[in-house]
Amino acid sequence: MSSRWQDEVLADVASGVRINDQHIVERIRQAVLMQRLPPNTRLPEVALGEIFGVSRSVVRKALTRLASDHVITQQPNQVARVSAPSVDETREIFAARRLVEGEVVALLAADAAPAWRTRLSELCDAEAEAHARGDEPQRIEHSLALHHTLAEHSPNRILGAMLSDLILRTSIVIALYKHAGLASCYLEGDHPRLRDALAAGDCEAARAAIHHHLDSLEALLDLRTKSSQIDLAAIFGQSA
Amino acid sequence: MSSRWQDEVLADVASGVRINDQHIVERIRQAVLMQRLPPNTRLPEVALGEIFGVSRSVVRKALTRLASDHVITQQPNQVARVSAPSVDETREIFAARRLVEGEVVALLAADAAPAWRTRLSELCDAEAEAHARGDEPQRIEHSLALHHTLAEHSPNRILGAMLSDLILRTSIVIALYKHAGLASCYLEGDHPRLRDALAAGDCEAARAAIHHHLDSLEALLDLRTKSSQIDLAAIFGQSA
DNA sequence: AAGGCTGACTTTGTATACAAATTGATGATG
DNA sequence: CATCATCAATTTGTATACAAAGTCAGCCTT
Repeated sequence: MSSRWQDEVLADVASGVRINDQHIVERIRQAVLMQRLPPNTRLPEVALGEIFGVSRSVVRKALTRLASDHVITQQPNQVARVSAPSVDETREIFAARRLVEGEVVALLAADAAPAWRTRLSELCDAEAEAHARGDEPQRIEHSLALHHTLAEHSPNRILGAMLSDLILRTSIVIALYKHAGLASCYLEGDHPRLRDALAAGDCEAARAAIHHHLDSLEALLDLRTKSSQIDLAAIFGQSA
Repeated sequence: MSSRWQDEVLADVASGVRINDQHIVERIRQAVLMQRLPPNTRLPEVALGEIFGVSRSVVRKALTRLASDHVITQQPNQVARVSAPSVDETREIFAARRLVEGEVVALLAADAAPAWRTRLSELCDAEAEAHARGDEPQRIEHSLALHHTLAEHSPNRILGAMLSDLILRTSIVIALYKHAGLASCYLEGDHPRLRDALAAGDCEAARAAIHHHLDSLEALLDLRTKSSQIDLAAIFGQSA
């Protein structure tokens, strides 16, 4: 039978005004992805409630979900903040993403349905074009959309969801550790190579392309521990 | 009907243990792991609140986190239920776990620190002994503890956390799809073989052992779609 | 007898009140 | 001047009230 809430949801999408916790989660995730909310940004419940026009109940639910996904960190009686992973955790995030995204593209290469192929190609070209134009924010957006497309069309949806989370966490650590002088994180040819491997249906070439891409990206970061970044809690926390 | 996990919860309340949302999450996770809360079990907020001696606010926070981890499923204005993944999702969970647990044991095999080795061996023997005794619940507990040990000691903590979640989801689908006549899911020799590969530091042998173990486990399930299990939403949902 | 309507009951969604903890500034004290 | 106690302002933790939606049994209609 047709359940009523589904109809309501569709109607709300059409009118576009309904705000719920899922909406807030999505907005914050997007803001973090686009690096408009840098690591350690404070996210007080009342302020968010006023911004989105809801009470703290709804905001708290959204924050709980974001904390579950490691987008923000919460400590008892303290303001929620955008996560700021340590150097060690950063390396582990990249390693996990290599594993998961590698498997996803390998599965995609073996996928017969070509629905995502044209979109992938478009985004590849759009990213190169934005880079040529020197429009870095636009390039980042296309690049993120490309990886998001991989996650969305993953034949294994569990791995797809994991990849979505890892892409977001990667975005956070890039904002944290990107070399100061670096103008762009564009890696010439990486995405086209991936596209070609997928088009050719070559699983291992696709996996290798992603591995190389993520290795290069990680290499662009400054992961030497700076004094301001040293995690005192990790050093002294256990004995406290 | 008063089931056992509820009684244990009441014991906690009596002993004055401080109850917060994390505690409730842990208790429900354990109950699901031990298959004392079967798939589709209703989890009403007020009932849980009375059992744990807290208000709905705390219960709701716990349920939100459990839903984030795919332990329960929530639909608007409806009672939360223990998840009951479809057959397709079950296959994807196993595939994801093969990938993640395979990598974790490969990393562990290369790990020099032997802190976990004795514990692993103990659990291996304890499981075999419980099986020989015909004590299936005890065997399951040791088996789960073994896999949990792998996750806990994963050199890559992101992959370790992912593995913990996947172990729980695997437990759910086993409860759902286990062959009716099957007395035990014990797979003779699988865990000892893994232990030996880890002791020898052979990454690929360890990965192969886990792959074989999970393949065998999946093969024990009855994944032919039954009429009661057909997901109508997946069939008709998109056009609505 | 099958199907649909109704209305009481159950359950969740949201806002809000109050308690408890953290934070930061201010002033006292050695 | 440095250090520490203290207090007000901010912020989160929890409970609760009320509104809105879902559920289901029982009756009515055809």
